[in-house]
Amino acid sequence: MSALSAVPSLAPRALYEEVAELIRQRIFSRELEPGSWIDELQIAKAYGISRTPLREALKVLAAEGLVTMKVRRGAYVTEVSEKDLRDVYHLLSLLESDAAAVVAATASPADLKKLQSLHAELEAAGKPGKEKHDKFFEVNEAFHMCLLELSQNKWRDQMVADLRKVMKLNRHNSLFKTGRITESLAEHQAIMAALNAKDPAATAARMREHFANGLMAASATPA
Amino acid sequence: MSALSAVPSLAPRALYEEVAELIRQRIFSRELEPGSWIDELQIAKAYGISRTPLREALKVLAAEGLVTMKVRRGAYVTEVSEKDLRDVYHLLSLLESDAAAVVAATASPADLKKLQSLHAELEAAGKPGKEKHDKFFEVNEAFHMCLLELSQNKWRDQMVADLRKVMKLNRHNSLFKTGRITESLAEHQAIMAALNAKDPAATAARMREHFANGLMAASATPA
DNA sequence: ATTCATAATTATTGATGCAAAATATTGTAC
DNA sequence: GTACAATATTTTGCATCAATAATTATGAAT
Repeated sequence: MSALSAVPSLAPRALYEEVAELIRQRIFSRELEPGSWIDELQIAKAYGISRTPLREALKVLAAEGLVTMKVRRGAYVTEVSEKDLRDVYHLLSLLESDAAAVVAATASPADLKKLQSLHAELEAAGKPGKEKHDKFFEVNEAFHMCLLELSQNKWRDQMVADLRKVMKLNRHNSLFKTGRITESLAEHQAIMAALNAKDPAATAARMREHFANGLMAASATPA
Repeated sequence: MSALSAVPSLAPRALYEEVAELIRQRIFSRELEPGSWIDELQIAKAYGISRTPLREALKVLAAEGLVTMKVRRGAYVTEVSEKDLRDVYHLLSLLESDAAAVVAATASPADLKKLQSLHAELEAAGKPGKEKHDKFFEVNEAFHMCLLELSQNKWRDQMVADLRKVMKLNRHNSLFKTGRITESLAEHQAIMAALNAKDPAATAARMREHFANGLMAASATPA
């Protein structure tokens, strides 16, 4: 008698997985604020489930870094400091630029064609005048994902996915520049060029620049 | 009435954490073989605990990549292919060389002194004649750990720790060279020199070489 | 009035029980 | 003898229940 939407999905996930996804969304949507305590009883009652699968879901989220378990104190939504964000962003840059280098070294013509077509989509979505920025971000995401997939390292995929989730924990993106569609497109173009030239070092460098440019000018750099 | 050694440790961990550590050790010691099914009932009975904390422990181990959960089929010890090992090793190289670069850029004189003293210990332990290789590996581990700590990025620490655990899943280290104490020492010396020169790029390069040299000559490189 | 101690309430943690699902086994039919 | 079907057993997964630990509130003593 679960209150969860009874989705007899084709890939049947366990209840704790479903619950984990629901909590994830509630965390990302700020319905559950960072630092706040997660009330197991309340959530279990709200979802119409028992606390057993909920607790297993919380363990999974803890492993992802989204929640923090305190002994005999329950689960808390992880608070990420500005340094945490910077650290995570640094790792994302490192992993994705390496992935890009791998792709530059190993991509088949078909792979490059796929990337090229995604890049073309991105340019179309980023054309000035068009204000469908959602589309731009969507295709941008797809491009980065495609690069990761092509680099054929599932362990990296997992790590990047987890780091991305942590990035979503932050509200005020004061750390990051916004509305730099044109610049971003130029950087992507440079990445594509390096990829087509099958130059791993250059590709990684262009990707690192792409990430670095997304960061605000170092404002409060600690001594 | 737990059969577990009643350790009223100063940092009291939850039971599921204790159990996770026990299972980890059993996996590393090959008592639980890769690919084999993990019998919840049997282990719970053997440890004198219920299945609840055990299942939570298995979720944690799954997040670490040590076990794989199959829906309605329970938990299996993860099987790592040679490609998996290569991929994980690649990521370790990437993360640790980056950490080394960060340390080269930011280390205080005291930090460098600490590394230097560890390096000295390593040379002492690696002196020919001495056959205390255990000591060498121990100090080597400490050196790498120290570098990670000094790079001040807990997210990377976590990732490296997890990747290291996955590496321990493989039995036949046919992928890796052994008994290269002398070469390893020389490489460490090069790393220390780059660190002392506060040259991040060179430090990263030396660390990457150090990792690359640990790998066997590419035997079955796929086309 | 403030502080310390004790009691009560609340929430986490671990155990047990039950139902559903998957696999294995056995029997029958062709 | 083989293949298919039905039954039985095993095992996961979820729910409920009990106990432990921690925090808060209350009361007494200085």
